[in-house]
Amino acid sequence: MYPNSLSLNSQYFPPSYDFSSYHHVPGVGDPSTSAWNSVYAPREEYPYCLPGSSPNAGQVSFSSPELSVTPNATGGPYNFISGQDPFSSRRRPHEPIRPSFSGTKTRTKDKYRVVYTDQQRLELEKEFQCNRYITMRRKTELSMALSLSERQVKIWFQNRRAKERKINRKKLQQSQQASTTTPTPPAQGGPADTHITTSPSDILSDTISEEY
DNA sequence: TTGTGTTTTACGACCTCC
DNA sequence: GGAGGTCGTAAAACACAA
Repeated sequence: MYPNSLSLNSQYFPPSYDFSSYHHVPGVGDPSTSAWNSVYAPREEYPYCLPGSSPNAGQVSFSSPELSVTPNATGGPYNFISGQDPFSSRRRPHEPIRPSFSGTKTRTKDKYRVVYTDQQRLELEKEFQCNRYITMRRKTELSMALSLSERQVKIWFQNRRAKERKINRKKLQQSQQASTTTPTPPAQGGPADTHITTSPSDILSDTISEEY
């Protein structure tokens, strides 16, 4: 059950969703012993993002000034809730979502969807730059730090990967069009998604910088 | 202000893996 | 069977030109 209102003004109010109808959220097992890990473990885990460690802002150098988050003064990797909104230059801070929804417009919940706070999205994005596939442990940590459910974190990563694939497809189409219209193929780069970029700077140049 | 296109959450269907 | 994966899509939220 979605809350009728979210207090997002001064402090993010954890959406106390009722996910009872959702998939069962498994207990946090040991990823190292899970068979799951052999299949769906992060395939692109950056070596400088220590497994299980929280990548702080200093580890990921965001090229976009809007995502250049100064490491939080408290040192805690996710003590950011009360921090300055780095997205505020692009979007106005999300006001409390209007509870003016009609119960008939939703699929299964009172509210069709919520808008994540900029801080939530920022931290999710940071984690995504570290790992395209989030581990169970990191998912648990993030969900607690961001006051999201593990399911929400999982879905966010799924959507984020889909977004990246979409961007890469678009780039590939553009590069192919350029190669057909111009006699000489572009000397630099080539198709953008012939491989999945693994460098945060590459990814940032691919995604972040063009979005934020 | 409004119409329209894009982005963002969230889900269902279906798949693979154990 | 249950976990999470992709893919496609719905609808809210948002951006922006006219």
